[in-house]
Amino acid sequence: MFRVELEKERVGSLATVRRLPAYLHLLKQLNADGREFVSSTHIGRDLKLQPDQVRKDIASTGIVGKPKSGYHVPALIHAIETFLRWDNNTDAFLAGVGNLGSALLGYKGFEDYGLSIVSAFDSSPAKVGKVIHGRQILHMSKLRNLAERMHIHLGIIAVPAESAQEVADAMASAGIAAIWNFSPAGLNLPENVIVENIDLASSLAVLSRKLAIRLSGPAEADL
Amino acid sequence: MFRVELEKERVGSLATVRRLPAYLHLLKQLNADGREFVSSTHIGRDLKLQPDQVRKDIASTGIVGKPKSGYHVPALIHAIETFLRWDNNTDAFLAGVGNLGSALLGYKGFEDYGLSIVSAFDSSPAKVGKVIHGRQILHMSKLRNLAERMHIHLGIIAVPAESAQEVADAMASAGIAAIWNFSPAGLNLPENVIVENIDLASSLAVLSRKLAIRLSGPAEADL
DNA sequence: TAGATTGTTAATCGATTAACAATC
DNA sequence: TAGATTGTTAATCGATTAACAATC
Repeated sequence: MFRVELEKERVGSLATVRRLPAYLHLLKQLNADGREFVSSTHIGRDLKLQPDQVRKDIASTGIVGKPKSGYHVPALIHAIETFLRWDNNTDAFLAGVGNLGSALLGYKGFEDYGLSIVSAFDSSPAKVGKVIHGRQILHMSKLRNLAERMHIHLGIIAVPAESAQEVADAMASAGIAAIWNFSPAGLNLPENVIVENIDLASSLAVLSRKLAIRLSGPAEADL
Repeated sequence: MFRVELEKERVGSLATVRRLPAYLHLLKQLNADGREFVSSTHIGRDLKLQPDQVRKDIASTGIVGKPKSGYHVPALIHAIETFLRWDNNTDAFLAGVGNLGSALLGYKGFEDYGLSIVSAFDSSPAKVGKVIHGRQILHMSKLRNLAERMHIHLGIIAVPAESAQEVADAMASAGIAAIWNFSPAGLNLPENVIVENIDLASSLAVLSRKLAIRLSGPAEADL
């Protein structure tokens, strides 16, 4: 029971983790400009965050700053990359090369996050064998075995909602530890499989709701 | 100052809004199965939520249930769709038809959310004039004028990070009220423009951090 | 030294969970 | 009536913001 607490603590606040990539991006720019130190005030101004929050976030990566001068830029970059494991490369499998899957396969930005999609799978005979963005598409039935043999830990799901669960099960049974789910389906998986959803519907819901209020709300409020 | 409070209240908790699409999806299935009433317990079991939370979320849409029988499915569907304005169609412009933009243009699921991408724009001469997923691509320079004339309120950004701010400015100056931003760039816009980001880096950061702990953490904890 | 900046502790805020009376 | 279910109020939890002493 002690171990559980330890693990929980080491995750850090998820809200903090979500902000780290923005820090990293800014810090890399500063570093490229040859800037050695940066203050929480500076970061806060650029990213529209309170300096207090910036300091807390940075503290959770283990970096300590120097009063008066601020934080050492290269050290901070290194700490964030280590914290997220973006310093080492992670190989991933992609399931589904429809519109969205193909777009992910072609996205160059993932290397900034140490992520490489090494193989892509599809169940459509029309797609298997084709080369998309430099990778030959394999049949979905090969995913399980290959993932096991190549010790893949990360799976990306970009198949239609109907087949998402099936693919997720195959990934889980192949020992894949984490799934990045771009399908609109909610996945049912064992506790020990990490799932992170890119949920377009939720995001659009927030936007739609705010827009609904903007367009109709104020008028009503004026009555 | 009273009006501000009213508006704030009417937004409802954003955490609640984010869950509504999942409710809607389930309710539509139940409705198709001919089921007339559903309890918060049933919804909670299916969506892995506490019944208490389900009741609170539903309450914020204005629907009241009947003790013993639960909530009226069609009424609840209608209430959620109205709450999000997904009952009426919303026309949107898309900027950028690279890999990701094209995928969005071809995505059929948006009609469930009352969203139609009516025109798509790009600045690359190679793409202007081409037809992608049934829409002819227009030059970016036409976006501003056309958005104004067609009274478009929603803009979707899928251009590279470098040009995202420029496109956002054009949208804002054309009177677009809300921007759905798929680019990795943080946008700087007037207070009155609503922005919702699909932030792959943040999402991957959470996944990466959890995976980092799973892979290295427990071993350390065992020392 | 004086002033800027960090790091830490306390206060606030919002959302989730728990408890329970009201209702069909 | 009895039992299931809602709706509401209170307690808990986590994250953000504020305050301020410590430090270079």
